[in-house]
Amino acid sequence: MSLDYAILGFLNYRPYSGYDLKKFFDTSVRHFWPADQSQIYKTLARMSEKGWVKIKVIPQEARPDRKEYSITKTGRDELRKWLTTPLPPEENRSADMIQVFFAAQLSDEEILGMFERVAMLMRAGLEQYAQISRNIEDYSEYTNSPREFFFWMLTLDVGVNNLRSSLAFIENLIKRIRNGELPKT
Amino acid sequence: MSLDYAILGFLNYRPYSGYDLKKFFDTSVRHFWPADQSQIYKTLARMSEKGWVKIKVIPQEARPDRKEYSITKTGRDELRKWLTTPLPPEENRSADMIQVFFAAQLSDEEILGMFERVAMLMRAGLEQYAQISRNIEDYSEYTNSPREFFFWMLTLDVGVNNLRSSLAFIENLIKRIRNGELPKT
DNA sequence: GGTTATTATAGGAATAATCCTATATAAGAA
DNA sequence: TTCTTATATAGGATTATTCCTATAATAACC
Repeated sequence: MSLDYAILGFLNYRPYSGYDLKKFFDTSVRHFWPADQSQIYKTLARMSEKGWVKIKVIPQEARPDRKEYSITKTGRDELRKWLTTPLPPEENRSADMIQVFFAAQLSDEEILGMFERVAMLMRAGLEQYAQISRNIEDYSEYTNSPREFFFWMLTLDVGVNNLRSSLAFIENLIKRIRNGELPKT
Repeated sequence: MSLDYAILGFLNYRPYSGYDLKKFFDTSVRHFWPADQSQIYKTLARMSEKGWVKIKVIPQEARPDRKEYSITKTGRDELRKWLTTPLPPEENRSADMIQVFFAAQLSDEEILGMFERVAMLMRAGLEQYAQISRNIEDYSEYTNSPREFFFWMLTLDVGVNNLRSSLAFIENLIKRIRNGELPKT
């Protein structure tokens, strides 16, 4: 399970609680690996059974007790092994593409509306990436080295690149349809 | 569930058996919605309970009996409704990106090897798309109209466009790393 | 003559991910 | 004063997908 290794990756920086990890996920890897809070806690429990992490309970008065997870030697080895293992090719799943595939039965207006809506969402997505870039200093505090920062930024660049190329494609498509390139029958 | 609607989409062309549908999935929508054989049979059974499809058993001597599924009025309405309903934004999941995010701890050689391997897979993917384009006449037989064919081709174009832009990105990245743009520490 | 492919079905188990709920306290906002 | 947010945990149910297995007959390949 990839989630295991994403968590190990963070714990390899320093020990964190499940709560910390959830926040990290939401601010850094969310755009390519969203994770549910309850999933993170379950995975931590499972990893502790496997001996990849160990738990230190830190009692707190005002707040519920905090369980801090730190990576073990075994965990570090597993992480390193996974990082250097080629992954099987990824399968895409896009319900949007199913709608496109069977769109012939819709009217030209419905089709254009659909594509314009998708283009709008993509523009909003790009705006979100731009927002992150503007506050990049806030994020750079979380990384330990320029090398780490390089890869963090790289995953953002991949996201921006993909979105941009998809948006260009769809904008061109809308033009082509307006130009009458979509067969009526 | 999107699979329901993909199946309805095919049944809206004409009645098919589960076996037929599996072959259709593998030759047409596989690149954006792979489906397991056993999943297709289960989904057909569920849709039949909901009244979206009806079953006609066609006895065969040499082969096991064939169950042909055809779309009902209800099914057609459901399909039409789904096709015109905006989908919630899709979440990407890419284990590859997790590897990239935590790649700082690998050596430059390991990192370059990883990216070159991915680039190679992408080139192979583009070659597969090219193969399909070369045999496009075989596929065009399956569609009922130029309008349907347009959307079929469109989903292929989307795939090619995405792959091309990702490949260009990664090739540029490899160049940048060779140029010494990856911080050593 | 034996193995593999094709046609045709479908159940069962395992894995993955999401969604909903519950507990508990304190600070701060409305 | 009540509602929301933040801190912190985790179980249970549901949904989605994949993997493995089983059955059954014929045709084609080696």
